[in-house]
Amino acid sequence: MAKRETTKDKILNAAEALFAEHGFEQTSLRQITAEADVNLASVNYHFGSKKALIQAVMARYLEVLMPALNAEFDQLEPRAQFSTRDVFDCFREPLNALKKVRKGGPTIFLSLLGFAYADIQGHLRRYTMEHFGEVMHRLLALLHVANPNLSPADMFWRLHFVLGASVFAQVSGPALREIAAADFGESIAADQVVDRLIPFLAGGVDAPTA
Amino acid sequence: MAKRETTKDKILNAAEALFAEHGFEQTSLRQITAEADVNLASVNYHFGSKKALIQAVMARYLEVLMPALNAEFDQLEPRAQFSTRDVFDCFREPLNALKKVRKGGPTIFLSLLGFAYADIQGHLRRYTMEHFGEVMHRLLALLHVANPNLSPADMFWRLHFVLGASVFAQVSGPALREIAAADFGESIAADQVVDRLIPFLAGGVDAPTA
DNA sequence: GCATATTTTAAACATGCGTTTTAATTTAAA
DNA sequence: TTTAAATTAAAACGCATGTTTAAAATATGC
Repeated sequence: MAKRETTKDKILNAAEALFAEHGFEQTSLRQITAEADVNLASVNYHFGSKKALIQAVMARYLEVLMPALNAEFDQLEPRAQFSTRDVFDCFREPLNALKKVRKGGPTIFLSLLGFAYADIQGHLRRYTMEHFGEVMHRLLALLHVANPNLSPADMFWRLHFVLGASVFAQVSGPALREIAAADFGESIAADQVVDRLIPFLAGGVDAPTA
Repeated sequence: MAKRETTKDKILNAAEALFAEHGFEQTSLRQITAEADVNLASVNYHFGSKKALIQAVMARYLEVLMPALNAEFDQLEPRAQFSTRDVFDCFREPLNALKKVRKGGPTIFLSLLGFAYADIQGHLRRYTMEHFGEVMHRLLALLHVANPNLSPADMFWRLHFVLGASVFAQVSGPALREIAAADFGESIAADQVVDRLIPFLAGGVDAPTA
């Protein structure tokens, strides 16, 4: 028999949901503790600070994603030839694995990542970069192999355009899906956004310069 | 002889600079009035509220950009054939015209737009969309002509990926330029970022689906 | 030049935030 | 059961924000 949900977990779960919907700064500890039905002070008791809570929320996903992503890269790296598309497809499985963390995990995580990345000069940017720095470098190297014609500087910028498109697509995803549903009469699942995103990104990276 | 800079303008200019650098929410009225060297209460006296001030800052640019952009579209629309690249190139001149508002106007405006877009559920999103709604629809229609093979839903999403990449490139532009300068020993002007962006966007939009 | 309207100023207000404190309570170990 | 540790609870703290007030200063129109 599983122990009843602990206070710490109640906080993490409530925080995660609110963060993914409204962002980190826009979510107050009072909202979180009300949603989690725990005392306000328990956040600082269990996590020490709001910053630490945010990082704890991210950590649950990063611990699953990072090994999986590196494994995919390990598999691709030794190959003599691969395409830009092959590189981006490396993200599919690791992202999908986040379903193990939670139903809707992939979407939730990408939203969190988006808010972290959008938080331009906060501690989150640094925290995220620390955890993604290695991935970014491997990604740059792999993309360079797939596109030897592009200069490192060009590839640098394109990689960041890629990040921008991905991140904002997720952050504004819910709002956009509403509009899409209204305009086109079809509701679009979050997974399908990634499916639509990857060809776009590959096309952008593979585009001729100038 | 021009009258000495009025309080209202001092506020607008200081606010614009701070907003473009740190975002709307992250900039306080006290920072703005200190920078402008005016009294704190004068913001509410002249503009009524912070929200109204933000909109006034945006308005100075939108009033220049919108007519120019619609003029470009008017020119392209009757043509029998045009490419995705042609559509995106419509933005070059209108953006460039923002230099009339201020030195560095194009970059400043795109930063402001980026923060407005990133502010997901604030009033800014609605305000921006109200002013860009028509442009968005024209843009969608034009892109559909340039890419008749893409379904409206696909094009809708790709347009938003385009927005995400653009917005992000501007918001995190300064930080990225620093990194790029350090890594590649080349300093990149803001205008050149747009030059790098447009081929990427066109490549993404033109990419095959699936 | 005076009366009136406009603008500037300093101070305070109300609110919400993350955090801290201190005491009560529950849990676990001896 | 008793004692010690861990957790929960309520309240307050200190701070920053946007906004409002009311008096002082300035500019405007007759």
